[in-house]
Amino acid sequence: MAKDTLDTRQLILRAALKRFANGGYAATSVQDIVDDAQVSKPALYYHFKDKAGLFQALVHEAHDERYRILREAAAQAEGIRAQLENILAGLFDYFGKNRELMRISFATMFAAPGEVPENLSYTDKCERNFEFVRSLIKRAQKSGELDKHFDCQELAFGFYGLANFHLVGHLVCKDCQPDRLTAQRVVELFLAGAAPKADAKKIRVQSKEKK
Amino acid sequence: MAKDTLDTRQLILRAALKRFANGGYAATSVQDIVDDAQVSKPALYYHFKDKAGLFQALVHEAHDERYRILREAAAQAEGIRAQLENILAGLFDYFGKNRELMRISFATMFAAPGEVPENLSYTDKCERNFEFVRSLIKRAQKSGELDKHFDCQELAFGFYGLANFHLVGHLVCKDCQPDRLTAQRVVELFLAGAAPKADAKKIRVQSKEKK
DNA sequence: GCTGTTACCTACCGTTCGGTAGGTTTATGG
DNA sequence: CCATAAACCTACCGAACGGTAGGTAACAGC
Repeated sequence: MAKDTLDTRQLILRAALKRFANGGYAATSVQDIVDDAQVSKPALYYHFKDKAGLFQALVHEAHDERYRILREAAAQAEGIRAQLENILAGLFDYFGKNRELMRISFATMFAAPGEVPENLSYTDKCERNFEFVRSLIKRAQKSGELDKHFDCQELAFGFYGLANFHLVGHLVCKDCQPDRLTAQRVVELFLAGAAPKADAKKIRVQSKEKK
Repeated sequence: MAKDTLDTRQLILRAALKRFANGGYAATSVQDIVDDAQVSKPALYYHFKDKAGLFQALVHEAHDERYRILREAAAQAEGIRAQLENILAGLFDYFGKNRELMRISFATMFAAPGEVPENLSYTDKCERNFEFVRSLIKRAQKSGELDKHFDCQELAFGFYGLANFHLVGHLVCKDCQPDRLTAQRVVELFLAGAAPKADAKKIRVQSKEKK
């Protein structure tokens, strides 16, 4: 009994995931989902309150999974560089394997208010995830691993922006799958900056324009 | 006659903009739009092929406007730092004033395939805009203003990611409006990197962990 | 003054939507 | 052997959807 229940529920979730990810919330009909899952519509409404509730279940799962990856990746490394690399590599890897779930996560973050069901609470989970990265960066600033001249909010924004853009970018074009090497280079850019390095050759074009 | 035509068409476009931006494509009905615009449904279908055509008109406008800003901001400044700052400041400013149009632009870029009407071509315009930034960066690399150790694609990704994340972030929370100062600091982070500067104080925590 | 075109209008079409009422099967506990 | 409840099923609802058929008012050209 419990096994069958789980199966049906899981079947619905998997079908809904695929549909929502590929078609968005509004454009996906409940009929589509139950057809894919090969269950009846009342079966869906038995397991979930309504269409919005089904969607919410997926969104929560996506954000929680992402949080888990952040924490795990950070815990398995020492030093901010290795941590950021690990986080990026972990996200890249998970994105490759769970493209659809991640697409839902992003879609809800960036979507218009009405695109997604009302009363869908996800901002708290977004903030929690962002806050975790911010705390990492703040700690690294205290230990001297990161520049204290920047606000830790700015740095967190910077890294999160870099990370998310890469994730979205490679969500769109599915051929180019980013790997650990990509993660390393992204972190390198984040840490070292785009300007030419002073230790390589002293160039002072920049400072003239600044002031 | 021509005046009335323009008025009606413009009324529809403005109403559609507001609706699509706040509710997304699928969740917005043609009826909503014509109600807002205070025109009849056939009036809409007289001026536009269908719902998708109306949407496409808005998307194209958004991307083209963004392209215009990119070019103008780059032309009015010398040196990559000033150019990037100008671009960011220009985008920030335009986002504040044309929140809805920009929201549509972003929504289509990140949306699921089915969320947006089929046969909607926007990738070429996205690429054109990105390509412009890339060309700027490539030129700056040649002139020695940017580090040649990074691929220009990587740098363009980095800057575009930083920029877009800030834009999206401030699209979500409308209280915090980024200004030119924000633009300067973002560019500073992009150029200088997050790692502590050698000229300030020699710290060698990083290099120990790197290898 | 008739015709053609533009720029709409009212009224309605067929379809699909999210959701449900009410009956049926299956497992379990007494 | 029967009662209860879980886990569905078929069949259908009213509402809303995108889109259109067919009529009309206003003006231009001949």
